[in-house]
Amino acid sequence: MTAPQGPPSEKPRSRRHDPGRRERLIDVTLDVIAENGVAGTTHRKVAAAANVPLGSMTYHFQGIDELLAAAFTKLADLTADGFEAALSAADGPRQAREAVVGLITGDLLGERRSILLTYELYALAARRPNLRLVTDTWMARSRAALERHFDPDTARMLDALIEGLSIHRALALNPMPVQTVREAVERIAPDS
Amino acid sequence: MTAPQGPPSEKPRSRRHDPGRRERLIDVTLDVIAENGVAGTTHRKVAAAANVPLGSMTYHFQGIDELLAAAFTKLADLTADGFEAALSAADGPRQAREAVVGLITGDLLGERRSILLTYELYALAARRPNLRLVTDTWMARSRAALERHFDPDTARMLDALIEGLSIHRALALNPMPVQTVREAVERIAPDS
Amino acid sequence: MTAPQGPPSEKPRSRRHDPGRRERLIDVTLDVIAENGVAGTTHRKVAAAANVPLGSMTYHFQGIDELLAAAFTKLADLTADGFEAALSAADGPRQAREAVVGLITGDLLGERRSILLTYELYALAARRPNLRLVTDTWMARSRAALERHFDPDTARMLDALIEGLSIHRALALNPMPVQTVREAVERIAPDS
Amino acid sequence: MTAPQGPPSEKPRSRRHDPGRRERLIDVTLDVIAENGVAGTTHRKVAAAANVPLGSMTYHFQGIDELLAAAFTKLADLTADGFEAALSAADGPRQAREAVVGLITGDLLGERRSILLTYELYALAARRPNLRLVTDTWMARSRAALERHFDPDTARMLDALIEGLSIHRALALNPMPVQTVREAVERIAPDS
DNA sequence: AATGAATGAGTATTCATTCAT
DNA sequence: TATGAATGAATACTCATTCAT
Repeated sequence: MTAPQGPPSEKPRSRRHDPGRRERLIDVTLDVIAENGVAGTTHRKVAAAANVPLGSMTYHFQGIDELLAAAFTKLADLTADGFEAALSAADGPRQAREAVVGLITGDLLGERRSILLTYELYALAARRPNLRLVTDTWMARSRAALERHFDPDTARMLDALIEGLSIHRALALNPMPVQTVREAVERIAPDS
Repeated sequence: MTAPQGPPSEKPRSRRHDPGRRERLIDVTLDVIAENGVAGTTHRKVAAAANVPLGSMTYHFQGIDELLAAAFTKLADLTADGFEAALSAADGPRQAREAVVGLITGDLLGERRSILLTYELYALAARRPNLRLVTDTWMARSRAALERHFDPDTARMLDALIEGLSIHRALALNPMPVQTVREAVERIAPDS
Repeated sequence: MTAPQGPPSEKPRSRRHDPGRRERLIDVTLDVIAENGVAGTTHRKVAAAANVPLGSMTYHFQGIDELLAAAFTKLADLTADGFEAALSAADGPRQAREAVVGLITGDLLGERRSILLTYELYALAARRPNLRLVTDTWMARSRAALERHFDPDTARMLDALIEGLSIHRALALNPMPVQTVREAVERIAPDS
Repeated sequence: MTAPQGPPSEKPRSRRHDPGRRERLIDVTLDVIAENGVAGTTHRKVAAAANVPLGSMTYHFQGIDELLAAAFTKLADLTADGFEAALSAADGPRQAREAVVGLITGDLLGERRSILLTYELYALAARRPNLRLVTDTWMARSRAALERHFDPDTARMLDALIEGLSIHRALALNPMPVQTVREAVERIAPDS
C-alpha cells in the first residue's frame, strides 16, 4: 500500500496526448462518488464512467487515494469560488445577508449532490490528514468571504449556521422555508 | 492492525454460548466505523474486534447492510436520548440555552467520535432509504425536545445551529470558544 | 428467495411433535431438487420449504448425502411402481405396446419434473456408488416389467427407446407426436 | 485431487503472458465438470486444474455461469461435429446404420465422459434458458445429419434410440452387446 | 428427542495495482 | 506513452455440520 516513491519533484505533468483526460477523470470521479459514495468508488467504475481504459487510471493517478484527493480538492475549490463570488457581489450588510440566504437555499450549497459530496468529504477528511488541509482551506476561505461583511465572531457563527441549515434542508422531509432561513440569518447577523 | 494486547493467556473465550453477542456486535461495529469509516468497515474487522468468528456475522445479521443499519440506529437512539435528557433537565429558557451550549461544546474526545459517526451516517443515509428513516426520526426527536422550551421556528433554527457548530468545532483547527457558542445560541433564541 | 437467516426470523411454529416429518422432508427435497438442481439443494432450502428448523435436518439424516439418496430412492421406487402397474394391467402384446406409448407420452415419465429429476439422478449416480444401486434396481425393474410381455432383447431395446423418447420429448421444442411414438414402439416390438 | 505428475522441476509457468488461456480454461472446465459434476465445479478447482490464478477466472469469464455455458457450448459443438462427420462419411443406408451403431458403441472410456457431461448439460439446461439454445441446436444438427440418410420420422426415432441406448450402455452393469444394438438400429431403420 | 446458536471451511466475485508490450 | 491482460489479496456471503441445552 506504500506508494513507491520516485524523485520527490513536482508532478510529472507530461501528458502530451489527450490533455484534459486527467481533468475529466476528476470530474467523473465526483459524479461516481455522488452516486456510490466513497465506499463504492472504484477505479473500475470511474474508468467505465469516463470511458477510459482501466489501466490508465493508475497511469494518471498514483493510486485511488490521489484520485479521491484530487476530486475533493476540486469540489472544495469550486464551491468556495462560488461562495466568494456570491459574497463579493454583495454591497452592504443587507445584500450580504441576502447572499447568504441565497447560498443556503440556492443551487450551490443546496444542491443535493453538493451536500452529499460534502458529507463524504467530511467523513473521509476525519481520517486523512491530506484532506484535512482541503477542508481547512475551504473553511478559511468561507470565513474570509464572510468577514468582508461581518465581524469575525458573527462570520464564524454565520458559517456554522450555513452549514447546519444546508444539511438540514438536504435531509429534512419538508425543508425549512426560505423566510425562516432569512429570519435565522438576521438573528445571527442583525442590522447593527 | 496491532494485535490487541492483554495478559498473555488471553483465551479466545469459550464462545459456544455467548448471549448478548448480537448487541455486542452492534457496539463494536460503531467503533469500527469510527475508526475506519463505512468504506473500511468489513465483516472481518468487526468480527476480529468483537472476538467472534467470521461466520457468525451473517448469522446474526442478514448482511452487512443490516449490520450498518443496526449500528446507526443505535447511534441515533443513544444520541437522541442524551439530547432529550439534557433538555428535559432544563428548567426555563435560560437553563435550556445553557443545555444547548453544553451539548455543542461537550466532551471533545467523545464528541469527536459522535460527529465523525454522524458524517458517515449522513453520507450513507443519502443513498439508503432505510437509514433515512433513522435520520428523520432523530431530527424529529431533537426538534421535539427543543420545542419543550422554544417556539417551533426557533427550535428548527437552533437545531440547525447545533448541527453546524458541532461540525465546525470538530473540523476546525482552533475550535470556537464556548463564549462565542453561547452568544450564537442567544442570538438565535434571545430572552423573550 | 434467500432462506430466512438467523434469529430475528419468524418462529416456525412449535413443532415439537411431528411424526412423518422424515417422510415429508424426503418429498420436499425432491421438490427442491426439481427447482434448484442438486447443485442448489441445501439443508437450508429444504428446511425452509418444509417449515422445519435447520438443526433438525442432520438430526433426521446423517448428512446431505443421505438426504439426497433417500430422495432419489423414493423417486426411483415410485416411478418404477407406476411403470410396473401400467404394464401389469396390460393383457397381450398389443395392450403392452399401448401401455409403453402411454408411459412415454403420459404424465409419469413425460412430466417435466420427473425427467428433470431423472437427469439429476443420472448425473449424480455417475459419481456416487450408492446411487448406482438405485439406478440399477430401477433399470432391472423396468426391464422385468417389460419382459412380462416381450423377449429379453426386445425388452432392453424398448427400455432404451423409452428412455430416449422421454428425454427428447422433454427437451424438444415441438415434441414428437404420439402417432410417431407408437410407430417407433411398433418397429422395435412388432407383432410377432 | 492428485498432483499432476511431471518432471520434478515443473515450474508454475511464467504466466504473465498466456495467450489462449481462455480456450484452455474452457477445456479444463469440461474436465472438472466430468470429474466433479456441475455441483462440484468451482472457480478454484478450474483455476487449479488449469494452473491459473483464481483472480483470472472472472477476468476471462463474467461469472461462473458464463464459464459453464462456454464449456457446454463447446461440448455440444464438438460432439455434433463428430456425429456429423461419422454420418457424412457413410455412403448408403447400410453404412449409415453401421455409423450409428459405431456412435452408440464407440470408445467406452471417452464415451463415458461424454455421456456424463451430457447428463449434466441436460440437468442444467432445464433451468437455464441460454443452455436450452445449446441443446436445441445440438438436437437439430443431429437430426439433420440423420436425415441425410433416413426419412424425417425415422431420423427422429433413431435420434431418440441413440440417446437411450447411449445412456443405458453407460449406466448398465453389463452393457448391451453390439449385436443387439445393431439389431435395434435395424428395426427402427430397416432396409427399405 | 429436538433445536437454536454457533463455526470454520469454502464460494463467487471485486479490487487496486502491476507489468509486458 | 498508454493499455490490455494479469494477479493475489480481500470482500460479502453460504454452507454442512456440530453442540449445549
